Amino acid sequence: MSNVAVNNDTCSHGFIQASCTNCNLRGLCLPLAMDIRDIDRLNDIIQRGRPIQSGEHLYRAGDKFTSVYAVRSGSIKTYLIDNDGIEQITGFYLPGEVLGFDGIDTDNYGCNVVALETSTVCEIPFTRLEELSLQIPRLQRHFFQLMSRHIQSNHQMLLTLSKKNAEGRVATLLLSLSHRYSRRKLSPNAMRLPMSRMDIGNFLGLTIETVSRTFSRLQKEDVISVDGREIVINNHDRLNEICHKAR
Amino acid sequence: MSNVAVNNDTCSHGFIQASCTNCNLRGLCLPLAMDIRDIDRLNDIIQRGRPIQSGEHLYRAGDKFTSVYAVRSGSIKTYLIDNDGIEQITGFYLPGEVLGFDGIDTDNYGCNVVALETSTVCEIPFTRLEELSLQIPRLQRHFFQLMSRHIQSNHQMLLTLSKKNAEGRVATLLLSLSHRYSRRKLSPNAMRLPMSRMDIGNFLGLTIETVSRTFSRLQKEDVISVDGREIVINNHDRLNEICHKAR
DNA sequence: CGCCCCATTGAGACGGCTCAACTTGCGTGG
DNA sequence: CCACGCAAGTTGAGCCGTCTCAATGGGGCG
Repeated sequence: MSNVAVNNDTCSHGFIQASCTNCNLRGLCLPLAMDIRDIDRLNDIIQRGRPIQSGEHLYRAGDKFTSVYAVRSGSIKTYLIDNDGIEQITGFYLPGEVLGFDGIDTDNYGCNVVALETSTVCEIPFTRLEELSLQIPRLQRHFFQLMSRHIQSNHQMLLTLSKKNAEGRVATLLLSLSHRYSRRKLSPNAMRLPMSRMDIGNFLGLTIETVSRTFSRLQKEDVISVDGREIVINNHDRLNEICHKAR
Repeated sequence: MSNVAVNNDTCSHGFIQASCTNCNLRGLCLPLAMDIRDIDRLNDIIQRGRPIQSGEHLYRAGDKFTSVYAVRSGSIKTYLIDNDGIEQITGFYLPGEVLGFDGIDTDNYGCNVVALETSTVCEIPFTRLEELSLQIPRLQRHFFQLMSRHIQSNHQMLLTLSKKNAEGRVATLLLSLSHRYSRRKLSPNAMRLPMSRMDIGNFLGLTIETVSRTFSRLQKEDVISVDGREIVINNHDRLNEICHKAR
């Protein structure tokens, strides 16, 4: 059994989460129609470690692949480093989202993973997940689906980088975050960005200056309100239009 | 059993390929260490249809997801169409490469798929593949790996689009194709591009004019030789340098 | 032959980058 | 408590790479 603490009730604050069964993120990282007995079997292989501090790495590119991780609280970014030291952020991960799939192929992780703030994760050892997937078809399907979703969202990101101007890219990111917050029953219109302007620029293929100017312009046009990392979306429809507009 | 023709020997021309067992692409789309009996079981669920003509769609975004496909001969592109009609090519697929994974999540294909030239594919019905994967752990692992590889190569593509200038993007594509040709024991330095300048530009987030100018410049610098779609790489190392250089 | 599509090349426009100055918030230490 | 340094963000001015628009060349096919 996993290394859980005695008290199971601090769930909503995210530090200790004894079981998938009563986790309010279950609808995101597990199949909806999963049998309760099967959830228990999955729960038994999941390990829950100490929190990761802001800036601390969960693992690095090249490390031996052992597990995939579901974010339980906080937020996390993944990034590549090219031969020449060029860094590219490949994704931001919020609670309920699963990362690490890029390590399966070569048996080494492909990305570096670092916490954007104090975060906790559920570690799912992959060989045990594979074994369990052979016994629970619904689970096999689920992980195929999660990976498929990654591929789809990467494709969307290719389109964003390839075809949209600065405004469109920023709008796309804001709407993506908004959507992911609202999936967790949080406000889709008011949020605190977990990442810096630098991270946003790196992710979107823009400089921090351009990101900053774009925020300012969107604010001037009353589409959003910006106060540092606090963002309020004032005009969701308009933001959507901006996002669906080529460069 | 699948709809194979009588004659099994036209293999190298790609039209009829009766069995995975004697397919020279097996090393690419199937696990290397797969038992011959298991290969036969997989072979039994694979369907091989008539060739797809250049410009013909294999399926379209939104179609019901039924199968993944391995390219047997020819070449194929996948592309998205945004709400506003913006098209983004998300990948080129050469013989031995597998596509369609983006449809698993929603049970509808996410991409449009069209042949760049007369091509043949092996259709692998997904529900039967899932069943077989439950019985053959090596196969389950293999498809996790294939999807993982997709995710990794998408990440590389994000870096390319986000951080490289026109030269770097074109160089990256050429080296990717070169690498994939050489995996099939074809020359890594001489190739015929299966796609138009338009396709290249769309894929790389550039206009056809910029692609054309970039080819011309690389030719003037003796890095490559260009004759329409015929490309010769004269200086592999230099191309590699160009590819690893930010904008 | 002539049409059409694809590719190439040139000239000018523009969006985002570079460089630089300045502001703000926060932690540290005198 | 304020002075200070530092990191993050904002804003401005000028530059550069890629896009846009346009003209021309070349190959395949009816």
